[in-house]
Amino acid sequence: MPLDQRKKQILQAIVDDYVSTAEPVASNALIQRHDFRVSSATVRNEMSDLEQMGYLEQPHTSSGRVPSDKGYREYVDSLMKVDTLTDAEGEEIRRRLSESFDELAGLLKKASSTLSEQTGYVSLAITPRLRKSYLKQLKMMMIEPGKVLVVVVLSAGIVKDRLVRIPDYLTPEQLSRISSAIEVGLYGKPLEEISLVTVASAAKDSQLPDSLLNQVLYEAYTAIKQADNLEVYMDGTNRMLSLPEFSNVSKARTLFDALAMDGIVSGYVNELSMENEKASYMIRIGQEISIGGLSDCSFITTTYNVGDKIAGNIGVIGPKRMEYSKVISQISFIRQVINHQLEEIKALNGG
Amino acid sequence: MPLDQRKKQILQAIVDDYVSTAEPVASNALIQRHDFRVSSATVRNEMSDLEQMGYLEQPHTSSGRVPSDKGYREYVDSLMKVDTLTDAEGEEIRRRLSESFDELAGLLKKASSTLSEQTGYVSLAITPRLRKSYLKQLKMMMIEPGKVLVVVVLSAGIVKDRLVRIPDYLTPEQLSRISSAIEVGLYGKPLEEISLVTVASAAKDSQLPDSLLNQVLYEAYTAIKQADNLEVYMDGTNRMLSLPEFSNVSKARTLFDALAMDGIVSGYVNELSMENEKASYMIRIGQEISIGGLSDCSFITTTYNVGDKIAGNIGVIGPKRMEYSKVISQISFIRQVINHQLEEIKALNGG
DNA sequence: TTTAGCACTCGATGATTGCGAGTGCTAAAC
DNA sequence: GTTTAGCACTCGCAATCATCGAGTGCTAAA
Repeated sequence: MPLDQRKKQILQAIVDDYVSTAEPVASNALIQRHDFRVSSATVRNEMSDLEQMGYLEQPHTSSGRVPSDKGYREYVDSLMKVDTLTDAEGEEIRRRLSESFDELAGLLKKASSTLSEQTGYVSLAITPRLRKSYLKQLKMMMIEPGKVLVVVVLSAGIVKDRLVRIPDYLTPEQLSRISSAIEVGLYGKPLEEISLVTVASAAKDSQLPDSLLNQVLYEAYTAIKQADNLEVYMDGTNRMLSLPEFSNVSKARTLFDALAMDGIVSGYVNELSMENEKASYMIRIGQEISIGGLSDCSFITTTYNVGDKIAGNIGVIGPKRMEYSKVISQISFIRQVINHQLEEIKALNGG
Repeated sequence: MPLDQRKKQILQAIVDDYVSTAEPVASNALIQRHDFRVSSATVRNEMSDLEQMGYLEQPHTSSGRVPSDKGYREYVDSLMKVDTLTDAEGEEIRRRLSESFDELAGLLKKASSTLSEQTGYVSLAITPRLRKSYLKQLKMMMIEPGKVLVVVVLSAGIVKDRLVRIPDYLTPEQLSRISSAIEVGLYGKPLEEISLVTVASAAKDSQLPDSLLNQVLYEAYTAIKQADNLEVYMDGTNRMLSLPEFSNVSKARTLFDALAMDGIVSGYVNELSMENEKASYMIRIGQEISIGGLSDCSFITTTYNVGDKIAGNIGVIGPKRMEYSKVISQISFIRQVINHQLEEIKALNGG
């Protein structure tokens, strides 16, 4: 049995009300706040149907109804009204993100904090997946004998570096021969195709004895590989402590522990975005989220882009009772601004 | 009126008991757990005195007593028994900290997480104050026209870098003339004495026209200055959610907000360590801590050293009802291990 | 100075009650 | 057939009350 028009209206109204009040929604309250042209008794019948169909839940007999995961799903898929930012809100976001303008990490941090402040929920910004980007430069700069700063420059203008230790009899000249051999050999090769073996074979061209090479190769390799590490900027976790959902500390602790598990959330969001490459945003609700401790939450995530290959994610984690349409409009807007800024950074970098 | 022997004993016992139970301590419970050779009535009289003198508080008539800030202060200053780590505990700590061995940031992160796990409270590790250390090297590496990686090497082997943008008509040669002029001019000068003016006058020696110089100076200056930024690694905040002290979320939120205020806690700890240079550890209890939101907590901090000039801090934040002596022994031990590791890093660096 | 004894305090617990918000059902109205 | 007024019923919640007992403070005797 599909939902008829009136059921949809009622479900929508219930979700809207529950989102703003956090209290189970009663038939009477509904007809007062929205002007359905029917009585509370009719609404009650409809609500009872909706419960049977799995869209609503009743915390206990004689209480109002609360949306189930399925109810929220229906709501976000086809019921909610899309929200649009006011000009002022948009301007504010643009202003804040234009401050930190020439550095990826700074931009993402700012994006994350803005997103959290605007929505009032937990925000997330994840650095791009760089597997598809390629090595443009590899420099090894000797700080002092035995200590080298390896600088990796990737396409899309991303620069990462790493301080490593090598045998201290290597001279700067030998080092620079090695690094330029690797650079030449790997130029244009996507990170995902770079392995210890490819690095080694590239380094062969330096014409240095293996005994010298081997000591450096591994460090060069890990420096390159680490450029692909995802970094996560999470913001606003404390806000969750003010939500009635988490008014009991043990629930809060479960949530916080889950959020603090480094890599779990970002890995999940990452997967999500790979599975939904063409979607403009992704929503996961409650039990749909396969991370222990987050089943009382919803995710809204989206993907930002540098060119057509490089992509990272931003997202919001909030209670299931989230202001979905507002968050969607905010996150979409921020995504646009990030894309724009990144294009600009790229243009500045010549490429 | 000074505390006589028995009062001290009783106060000590009360703190010990309260630390482990988190419940107000009653006279009867006291004489059962500890064998004072007196009756509960006597203890009651003593407790009443101790309350009068400000060492104890009574949540309400007819409940047991709880230590006041003054009570804890007396306890840590002269009553508690010092705890020593078991060999196994020490070994475990040493093992964990020896894993990440050649990089300051990694060592401090590991130290922080170890400290939190061992104590069960919130831990803190702060990078060293580098004002007294001096510039050893300044390199500017052109990534591509207009984009430069500024690498700052300080005495004590600390390396920091920063990606900056400069006018794109500057050539690598000009850049390297500027950076080596600055390097030569500032070599050996402590960071605290470096200003935009000193940088500019050092750069003069590059013999390049001011019009070129000015564009780069500021970036060089900020790169150098930023090397002095304190970074903070905090761990285990979630553990606080399991303490009865913070079983109500609004208290927890206040605490978490305070902890998240970037720089507040680290600044406080920093100040503390400057004021108590020769102390082997510092304790601040409740109201003694002048940070809003942390007045239900205690701090135990200590200072680690690289040589005799460079020093940073590690610390523990817990409830006032903290296991002081245990934490002190743990933090002291970890401090020693850090010092040792840092000496080793320095030796490796030939510094 | 210590302590046994006892009255007193007060939070915590649990039972009881009433209230009221909310439902589901029925039967009448549309 | 659908809607709705009416009403009985459910159940959480808050208030009230009594009880219990852990704990104190005080007094008077040891």
